[in-house]
Amino acid sequence: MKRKITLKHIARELGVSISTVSKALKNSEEIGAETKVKIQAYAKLHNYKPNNIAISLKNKRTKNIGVIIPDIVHHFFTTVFRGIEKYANGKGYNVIVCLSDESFDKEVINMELLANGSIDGFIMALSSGTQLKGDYTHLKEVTDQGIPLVLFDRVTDEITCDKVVINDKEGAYQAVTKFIKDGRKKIALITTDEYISVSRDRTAGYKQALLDHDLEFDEELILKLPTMEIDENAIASFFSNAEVDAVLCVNEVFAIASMRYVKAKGHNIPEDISFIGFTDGILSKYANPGLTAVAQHGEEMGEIAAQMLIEKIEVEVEEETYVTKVLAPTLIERGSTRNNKV
Amino acid sequence: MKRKITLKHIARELGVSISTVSKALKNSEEIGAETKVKIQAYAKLHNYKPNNIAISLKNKRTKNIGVIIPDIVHHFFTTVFRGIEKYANGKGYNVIVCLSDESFDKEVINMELLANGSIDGFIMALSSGTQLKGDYTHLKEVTDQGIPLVLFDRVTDEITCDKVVINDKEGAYQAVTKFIKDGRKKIALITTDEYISVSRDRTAGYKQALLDHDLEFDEELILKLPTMEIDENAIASFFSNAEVDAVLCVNEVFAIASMRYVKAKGHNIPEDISFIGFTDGILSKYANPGLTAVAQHGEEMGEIAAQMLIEKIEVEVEEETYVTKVLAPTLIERGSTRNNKV
DNA sequence: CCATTTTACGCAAACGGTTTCGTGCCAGGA
DNA sequence: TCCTGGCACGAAACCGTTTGCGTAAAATGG
Repeated sequence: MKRKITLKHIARELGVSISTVSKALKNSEEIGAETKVKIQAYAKLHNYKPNNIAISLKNKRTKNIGVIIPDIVHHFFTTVFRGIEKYANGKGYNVIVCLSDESFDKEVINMELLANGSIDGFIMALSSGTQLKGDYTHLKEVTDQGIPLVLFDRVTDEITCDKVVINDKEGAYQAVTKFIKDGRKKIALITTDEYISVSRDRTAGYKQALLDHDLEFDEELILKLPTMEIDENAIASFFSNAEVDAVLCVNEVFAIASMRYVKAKGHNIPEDISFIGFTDGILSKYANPGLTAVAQHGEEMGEIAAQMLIEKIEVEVEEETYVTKVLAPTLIERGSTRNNKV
Repeated sequence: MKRKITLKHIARELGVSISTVSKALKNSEEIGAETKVKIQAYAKLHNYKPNNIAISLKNKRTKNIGVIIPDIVHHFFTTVFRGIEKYANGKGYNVIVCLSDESFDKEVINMELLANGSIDGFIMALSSGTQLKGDYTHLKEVTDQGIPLVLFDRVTDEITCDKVVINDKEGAYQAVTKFIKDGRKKIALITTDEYISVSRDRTAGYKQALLDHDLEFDEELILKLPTMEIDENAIASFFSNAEVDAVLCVNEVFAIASMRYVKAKGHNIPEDISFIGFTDGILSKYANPGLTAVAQHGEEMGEIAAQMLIEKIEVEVEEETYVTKVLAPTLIERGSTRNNKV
């Protein structure tokens, strides 16, 4: 087992000083040609690579970025992560991922752990626990220490930092407008609790679109499902109580489950009821019929977040300025809204 | 902006030496009660936390583990990752993820980068590029340096290290046996190229099950799709040429795409054709009908991998011994195989 | 042949900790 | 009064690098 070789080994072996070795390997002009060749040859032969940790300590730069997300088994976060990793890797950064598991406590613990020198900056989406609690002191502490932070998707106004989100309101607005253009009148919304910022925004877009097209907002047409676990009964009772001809869902799973239910009840999609879901994920793509979806451009969002973060990490600037980048959502049309009534 | 405080700051501020501060914060008996209280109070007040990097350098332990996987936008890898993260986090480790993107070169580069002190050990699944090339020198170098390595799912016999896999052959065998018990005779296999170790094993299980139940193996009943991008034409021509009453697919996507095709052709699932897919992912669960799946227990696999790795990292032992843990797959029965012919 | 410049390298500090080994000082015993 | 022992703390080495500066020896110039 050949343990990692250090400058000290090379120096001892070649009878020179450590600094000479260091400089020789950096091809410094200070060192004589012969010595350089000798040292470089020896280093190559023994596959010398500088120790990242030592360099990090010296430079006060780890070349690591911390990503804290609620869950990884989730298509959207996964695509964002891919965007982050791709950009970061291109810039020579590695990515440390922590999963908050939607828990405030885990988010805090992980963040504090990483903040003690392990990373140069954070990219994160808030856990639902944190959003519910409304306590952002852990974020505040991090930014106060001068550690760059970029929030994406699940953000908060209480922290001043760079942010990147999609325009959720606009996405819902587009979807509902599409329904209305297709001649739908009874447009339902299946959503989660309002403390999730994105759900709030989507609901707002839904209402706005109705308002702008002179349709009445009806509380009966909104179904709130508190968890991601599908409650078949809630769906069943909703569809039996409310007469609907179009449904907007704040995520794929709600949409797929609802589609399955209404198909089983003998309704045709999209003829009788048409569907649009948020998040253009794998379910939307492979559903039958394909689910028209509001694409959130996760990968792009990740790349932008990483770019903003690395910019902040690498450039020293007097006056800090923070921007919130709002991405436009895109409606991906599939079978669940084709062949409409009109 | 209050920058991170160090031992040196505290020492200077309180007029004691750095070593006194260090010891006081560790509650060492060496330090007088008064001094300890004073130092601890000051540290708490200023929220002192030791610098991880400095500690890593001193201990030659980073408390980081490196995970290299081909892709993250992939349900199985994602569940494995969750298992890894969960266990590792519980043990105080952080996880650095690199995506090889199925490329040999990226795998090598990332591995070498992390091996220079950034991590205490690796967990990885080989990229298809690496498996295709059959070059494992980068893994060899890492293990030669004494860095623990655990391979999961996509492994190779050429490297001696801990491994955790599911019994892919057994999974396919179970699935095919299930078909046969249900009275199916014309059992097809939709797979990828053979250089992916798991596909090879699954094909072997498929053949073995046929053999053991006196069914003839027919090359015509095997469809090889080289990429994950669905080739509709290949599927169409396959189903028009071969008469089948059951289909085993090496992944969900192949299964869903095929089901969609045969449904469109007017066949009933599972009455006319029944389906089983590998990977019990989100698509299987929400498919219509639900897809019977060979569950690979990704999260458990990840936990086991992390456990094996951390064990190797933390315990010094003379005689290294390596084990390959083989997990038993489980058949999750859903609508795509219910109501069978028998 | 001596003074000065250049060459080629080494010393040492620094990054932020931990830890071993002193050591000054005070108290107590002879 | 002197020696001894323990208490409470500090000095210094170390982890592996980088880098500014100092300095012998060699080369140059006069």
